[in-house]
Amino acid sequence: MTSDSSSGSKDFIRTLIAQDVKAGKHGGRVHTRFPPEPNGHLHIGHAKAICLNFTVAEEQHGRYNLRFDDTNPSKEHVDYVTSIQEDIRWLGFDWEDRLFHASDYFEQLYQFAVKLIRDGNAYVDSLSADEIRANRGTLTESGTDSPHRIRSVTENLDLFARMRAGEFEDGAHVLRAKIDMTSPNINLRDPTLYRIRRVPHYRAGNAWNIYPTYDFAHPLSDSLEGITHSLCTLEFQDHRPLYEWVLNACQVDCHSQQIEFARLNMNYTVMSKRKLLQLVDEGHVSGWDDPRLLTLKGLRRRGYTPESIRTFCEQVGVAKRDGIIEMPALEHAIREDLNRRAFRVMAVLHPLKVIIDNFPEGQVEDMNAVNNPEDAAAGSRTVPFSRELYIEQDDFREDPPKKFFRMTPGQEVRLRYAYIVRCERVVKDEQTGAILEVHCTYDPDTRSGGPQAGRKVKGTLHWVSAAHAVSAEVRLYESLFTKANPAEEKNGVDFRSYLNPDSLHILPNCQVEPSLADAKPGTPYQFERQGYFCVDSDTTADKLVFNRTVALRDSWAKIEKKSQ
RNA sequence: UGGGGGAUCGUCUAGGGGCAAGACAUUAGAUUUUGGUUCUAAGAACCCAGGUUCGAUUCCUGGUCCCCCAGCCA
Repeated sequence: MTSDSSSGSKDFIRTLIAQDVKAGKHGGRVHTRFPPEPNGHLHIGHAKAICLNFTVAEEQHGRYNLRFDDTNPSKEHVDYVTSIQEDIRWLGFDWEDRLFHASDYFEQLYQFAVKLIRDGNAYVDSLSADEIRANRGTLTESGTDSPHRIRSVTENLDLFARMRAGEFEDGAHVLRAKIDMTSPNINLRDPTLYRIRRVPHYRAGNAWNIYPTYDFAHPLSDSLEGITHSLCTLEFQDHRPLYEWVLNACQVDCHSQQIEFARLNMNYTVMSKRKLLQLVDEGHVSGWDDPRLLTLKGLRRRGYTPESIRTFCEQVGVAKRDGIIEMPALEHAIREDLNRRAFRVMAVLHPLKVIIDNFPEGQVEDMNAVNNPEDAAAGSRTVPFSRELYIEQDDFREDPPKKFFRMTPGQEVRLRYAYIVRCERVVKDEQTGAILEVHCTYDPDTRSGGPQAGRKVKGTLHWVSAAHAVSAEVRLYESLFTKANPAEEKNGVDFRSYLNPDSLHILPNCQVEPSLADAKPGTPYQFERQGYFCVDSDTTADKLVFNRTVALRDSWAKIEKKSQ
C-alpha cells in the first residue's frame, strides 16, 4: 500500500494536503469533491478519482461532496445522475447530505458574471464560433482582439441580460473573459464563460437560455462549497491559471486550490466515455454493465467487489506521470479479496462422464466439504457422491504429457472430499474416437477421513454426481481487445478493429453441485481449481447463470505452455 | 522551435548528495486432499551528455523522448 500511512510514504497530493493542514490553511480544514458530468456511466478510472478525493478527506477528518457538473444540458441526463450515485454508494462512500449540482448555482454564477462585466473583466462577443476560432491564433501565433472587446459595460450588461432572457438564437453571442489574446496559454485568450443554449436542462427545466462553461462554473462551484483542494486530472493543468483568474476576478471568499494527477489507464481496454458509448451503441457489448467492460456496473456484474476495487485504487497510487496499469494488477486485487470470502464449491464446466464400476448402483454417500479453508467460521456442507459422476474433460488424458498428475489410465487420483480412484478403461465413439466415458474403480478405504485417506496421490480432481448435478450456464470472459493499447489508432486503424472475437465464451451445459441450486444473483463462489464466479443477474428460477470473475492462477497451464 | 507537464525494475509506485524500497508480473523451491492459498528465495530500474562534489540517480547546465492544449465539451 503505497499511500498507507503505515508505509510512511505518501503520494504528492496527500503530502501537500498534510502540509496545508499543518500550516493551518483554510483553518486546517480539508474538503474535497468528486465532480462528474452526468453524461455517462462511471468506470474504474472514476473509481480512482473517487477513492482519492474521498479517502484523502477522510484521512484528514474532512468532508467530501458529490457534485454533478451539469453545465451542458445538451449532453446530460437524469438517468446518469441516478446511476452515478448508485455506483458511488456501491463503492462504499457516503456523501451524507452533501449532494450538489452546478445547476444549483446558476443564479449565483450569473451574478458573478455580471460582476465581471461591471468590473470590465468580461464582454459579450457577437462573433460566430468560426470567427472566434480564427481570431484565437495558433499554438505559435498569438490571437487578435475581437472587435466587440471594447463594448461598453452598459451594452455588455444589456446584451447579457437579453441573452439570458432568450432573445437571441444559439450562437448569436457569447460571454467572454477579458484576459489576454496574446497569452501563450490558449486558455487565457479570452475564454468563453457563457453560451446561449435554448434547450431545457434536465434539472433546471426552461429557466435558462444561457449556460456557464466548465472553466467558469467549476472554480466558482468549488468556492461556493468551500472546497479546499480541487483534485482533477492532468489535462486541466493548463486551465489552472484560468481557474485562478476566475476566483481572483470574482473576489471570492474561499479560494480552492486545483491539484492535478494522472488519470488511470489500463491495458487491453478502453476508458473514454465516447469509446465506451460506441461499444454499447454498436452492440459490441451487451450494455453498460457488460462484464467485459471496466465500468463500475460491468465490474460489479463480473463479480468484482467494492473492496477489491478500492484496494486496487490504493495500490496503483497517485502521481503525475501517465502510465498504463496491467490487468493482472486488478485481477490480483479481486483474487485476494475473494480468496478470503468466497465459498468453495465444485462445478464441472466441460463434463466428462465417469463411472465407478465397483461402486454400488443406487448408493449415495454424503461427503463433507469445507466451505472455505481460509475461514473456519464458514463451516462445511454435504455433497452427494454416487456411481456416476462428471469430471472436467481437461482432467483426463488417455495419453498424458509429462507431469500430468490428473486422471489417466492406471494412475490413481483423488476425488476431492471423496475417494481415491483409478481409471481402468475408456469408452469411445466408434466413429469419431471421442471419449464418451471413463470407467474407474475406487478404493473404499480411501474415503475422505477414512483409514487410507492420507495416501499420497499426485492429483485431486473436482467432480459432481451426475444424478444430483444441477445444469448451469457459465460465461467465460477474456480481454475485450487483442491489443494492449487499442486507443492508439495508428495508421488510421480504428480501435474497434482490435476487438477480441473470443472475449466471451458461453458454456450452456455445465454441471454444478446441488448446493448451488438456489444461489442468489451477485453471490461470489470459488469453483474449486478453476476460478471465482458469481451468479449473474440473468439467473431465473429454472436457469442458473454464472460469470467467471477471474480464473485461479494456473501453474499447470504454464507448465503445459512451456513444454510446447 | 508557443505554453504546460512528465521521464526510477517488464508494469505501477517510493526514496533522495553516501547499500535505490514496495506492489503486480516473472523464475526457482517448500507446504498443500484446490497444479489454489501461504511461505522462502532469485533475477529485474534511476532517459542522455557535460558540470559541481571525496561521492550525483538526487544539485546545476544542455539535450533527447513522451503526454496535454487552438470546444460556444468536461
